[in-house]
Order: sequence, then structure tokens, then C-alpha cells
Amino acid sequence: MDVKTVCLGMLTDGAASGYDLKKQFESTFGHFFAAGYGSIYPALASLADDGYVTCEEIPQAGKPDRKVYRITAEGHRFLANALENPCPCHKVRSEFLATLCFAHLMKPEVIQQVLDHRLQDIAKYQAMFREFEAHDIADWPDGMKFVLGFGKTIAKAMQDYINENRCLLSSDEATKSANA
Amino acid sequence: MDVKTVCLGMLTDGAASGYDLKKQFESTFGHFFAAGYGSIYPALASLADDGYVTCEEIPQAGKPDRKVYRITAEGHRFLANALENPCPCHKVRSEFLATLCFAHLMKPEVIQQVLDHRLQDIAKYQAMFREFEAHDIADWPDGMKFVLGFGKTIAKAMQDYINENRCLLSSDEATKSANA
DNA sequence: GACTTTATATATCGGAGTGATATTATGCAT
DNA sequence: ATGCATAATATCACTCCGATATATAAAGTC
Repeated sequence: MDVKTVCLGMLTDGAASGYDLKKQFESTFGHFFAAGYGSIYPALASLADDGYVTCEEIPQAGKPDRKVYRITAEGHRFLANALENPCPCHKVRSEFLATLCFAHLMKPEVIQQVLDHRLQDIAKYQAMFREFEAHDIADWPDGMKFVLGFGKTIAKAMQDYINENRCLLSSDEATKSANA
Repeated sequence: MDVKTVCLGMLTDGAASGYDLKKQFESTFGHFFAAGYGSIYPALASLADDGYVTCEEIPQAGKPDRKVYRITAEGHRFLANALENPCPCHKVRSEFLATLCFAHLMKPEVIQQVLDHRLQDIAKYQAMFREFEAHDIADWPDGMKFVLGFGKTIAKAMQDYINENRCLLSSDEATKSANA
């Protein structure tokens, strides 16, 4: 399950350009699988080389040609095969948690800033989730609904944990023991 | 907060070899910041080049020389500076969730295997967390305790969500509506 | 006693992915 | 009129990941 495979999966839902896929990587997939142009364009080129997608160039005035990609029968076979892997991994790369491991070397006000910033990030995801639920969710497949629910649940759990335990990282010893 | 900086942070706790650091990346840091030899050895070499660590080679019979790294005063300054960043990121890269987005293209039994595998992975982390609590946790700094608690909380939340919602991905329509 | 796995310890290499940047044009807002 | 957002592609340097190579001792297993 690399960027290539995810792009191919997105194309099962209809033809799209690299630009279109990027938008999907930022919205629906954003909270668990990010990808930038530096991954998407090479991925599409490689998929076309392998015959898993076809590319139609649509000229546009002023803008670069719009390249619309469509999945082929071979692409469907390749994807089906990739989806047979029973052990897809789930990785977290958290500079947030890594930073807090060294809280004892940090200024108290920076620690609180770090926590607040993380809470803001979480709130942004939650706002995005609410948007989905208010609009597009009706015609989503069950898998996507499951994944959205997963994201919501984890976001809430992180938010609650930070709010309930930030006192542990407070320099104020009174607060610390009071909430212990 | 790249691998270099995390290695430097780990060295504030005492001198260590690349091998020692790898073990820490696998145990305490494993659930939120993984790193392999391919990142650690170049990171240490680069830190030595920059004068942030010194390296002492200790000859050993049979095995390669043990290279023990120590953080310098300059290293401490660099680390303190890196820890001032109030916006450290937290990224998830989940092939697990990406796979489930395409559940409608998957065989039902594979979907259940994927879920079971993820539950097993979570259980492994939980076992590791229990180990920490049974032994080393007493002398951990508050930041590390906060991070451990974070890991425990999220692991539990993921586990509960999967168990409570796996029926959504079941092909059995009766189960689905019964638990809706 | 022979065999296999685990632990100690370093190092490198290809491939994948990240973040920033470049280019060009329209339209909208201040 | 100036700047910003949107549309659209593309590339480049750097970082990181996973696998592999090398060498040996200890410990467990058949």
C-alpha cells in the first residue's frame, strides 16, 4: 500500500487528474495518509508505464494541459491483488510526542504552547469530519464510513487525554498534585 | 524533530552506541517514532561532524568496535533550540485505514483478517506498555509518563472502536442492522 | 554433539516519500 | 493596482525505510 496503490484505488471511483487526487489526499485521506505532488505525479507516471492507467491529455487555454487518468482492467487486477495483504501497517510519526519526551528540558510556557497547538490541529480535523457528515457522507461506501468513525474516535480520545493530563506537565506543583 | 534530534535527546540520558539507541527506538519510542539503522548511523555520523556529539571507539574482541557517543555543550544548545518549536507535527501513515477505504473491493474474509491483524498489533503494544509500568516507569520523567499514557489511551480507543464497529464491514446484513 | 536462534555491533544501498520551489494564467478581493 | 487563491503540471535535494552484509559468541534445542 504505497502512494501508487492508493492513487489507483482512488481512480476506481472515476477518472481524475493528479491535481484532483491531491485534493482527495488533503481532504478525505488527509488524516491518515498524506501525499504531496512530489509523490503523486511520479506515481501516476509509473502507473501509466505499467499499463494500470491510461492518460488523456485535455488542452486548456492558459493552464497546463489537464491529464486525466483512468484505471484499466489490468489496474483493477493489480489493485485487487494489493488488497489481499492481510497485514497492512499503521504507523505514527509524532514529533509532538517525541518533543514531550524531553519536557524536562523545555521551558514550561513552550510545553503549554505545544499542547495548545496540538489541540488546535485536532480541532481542525474535527471540523473537517463534521463537514463530511453534513454533506457527502450519504453515498460513501461502508469502508469509508468506518475509517471516518475511526478518525473521529481517535481525535476525541487524543483531545480528552491532553485536556485531562496536561496538568502532569505543568510546572505548578499544586495543580499537579491536586489533579493526581 | 528529525531522527538526528531525537538521537541527541536520547543521549542527554547518558552515553550510548547506535545499537543502544536502536533498542530505545524499538521499545520506549517504538509506538510513535520508529527509526532503523539506516537512519541512526548516518544521524550519529552527522551529529559528530557538527560537533554536537563526541565519539569514543572501544575495541572489542570478535565484535566490531563499540562506538560510544556523548552529547557536547554545543549539542545541548542545539537541542534546547530544537525544543523551542511550538508546532511539532503528529503524522499517521496508515495502510490499514487506506486498505479499508476500499473494503467494497475486498473479499469479506480478508477484511476480517485485516481487522484481526490490527487488533493483534495493538495487543503487542499494550503488552509492552504493561512491561514498562511493571519495571522502569518509576524513574521516568513526567514527559515520558505523559507520552506512555497517551499511547495507552489511543491503543485502547482503537481497540474498542474496531471491536464495536467491525460489524459495519461484515457481509452479513443481519449482523449489520442488528448492531446499527 | 550438531544445529539454530538470539544478541552484539557496525555499515551501506536502492527506492520511496517530503517539502519546497518553479511556471503560467485567471479571477476575486482589498 | 496589488496581492492572494485557485487551477495545473513538474522537478530536485534531502531524509528516511527496509533489506542486506559481515562477524562472533552465547544460549537454547533436537
